[in-house]
Amino acid sequence: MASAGRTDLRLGSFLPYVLNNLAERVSAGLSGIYADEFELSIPEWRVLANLAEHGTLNARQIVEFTSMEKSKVSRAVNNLSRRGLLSQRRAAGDSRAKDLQLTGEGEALYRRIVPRVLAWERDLLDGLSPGEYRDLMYILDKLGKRLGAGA
Amino acid sequence: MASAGRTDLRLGSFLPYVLNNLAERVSAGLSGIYADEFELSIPEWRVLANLAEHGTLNARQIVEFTSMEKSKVSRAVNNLSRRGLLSQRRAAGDSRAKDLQLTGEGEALYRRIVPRVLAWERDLLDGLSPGEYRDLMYILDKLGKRLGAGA
DNA sequence: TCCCAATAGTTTTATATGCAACTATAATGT
DNA sequence: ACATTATAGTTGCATATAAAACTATTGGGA
Repeated sequence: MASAGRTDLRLGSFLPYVLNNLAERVSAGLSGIYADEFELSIPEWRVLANLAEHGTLNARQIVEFTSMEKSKVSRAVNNLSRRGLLSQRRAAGDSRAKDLQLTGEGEALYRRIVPRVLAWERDLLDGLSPGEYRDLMYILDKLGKRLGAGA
Repeated sequence: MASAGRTDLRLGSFLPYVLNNLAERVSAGLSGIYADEFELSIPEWRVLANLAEHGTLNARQIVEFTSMEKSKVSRAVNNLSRRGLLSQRRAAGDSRAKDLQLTGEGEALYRRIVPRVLAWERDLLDGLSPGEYRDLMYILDKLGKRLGAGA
């Protein structure tokens, strides 16, 4: 295994540290788009994007997809709802749950944002070869699965 | 380039999304160690670890190393200081700055934490081959450098 | 049927955070 | 030397957040 036998901590090669630094900087860069230009917070953007991708979802499902706190999701949903970007209605089979769905306006907003964030990602990924990109996604996925399992 | 020509957004293969999800889950897992067992917040742990690794630093340098807000660093430093884990004194050449340094107690705490977080990392990395680990770190580093450069 | 535990989602509360304003000191230009 | 600008670090404030308590509904047993 990769770091077997290491007994001292070097932050520069400590995966959690490297990962977090990078993720925070990526988030900061991206949120320049949807915060400044479209007035969406990060949680709001995530809810929007998940609804756009998966169609109708309830809050619990969004929690699963995003690993965000359920209170965070609840507030993001209400903000989007107040702005008319999504609609809520009691779920058919379970009246505790609410089916959430983007409105036409919500979808329109989403479609305006997508090309912007894809362009931003493209810029970032321009430095990687196709093989590196593939490896990266594969390995991140592997780590994600391992985290799901362990603990 | 890797994602050239993509025109729709799939969150599962959108790097910022994947990266953030993973980083958050890694952070949550790790902070179970230094929060619950050692009563350190994430910012406090980062300051502690950077001082342990680099020796004497001032707050500005910690900001550079961690990309945290300077107010966040300032508060973390004061918390650690109040607990006697680090000492501060006006910097020799510049009396605006303070030289920060771990106390014996701070170093002792650090040495108790390190094996725990390394074991946690080892657990996570057990799923990767040495080659995959190397590739991952190399690619993350490459992305980090690219972020530094391009806006 | 009647409890009792589980679940969906909201709200409360205490704390953490980011940003801007601020103090103090240092550096620069004229 | 003096005014201007930049920098180190702290603090005030408004907002965001996590965690726990709470409401409402559902799903099982006995």
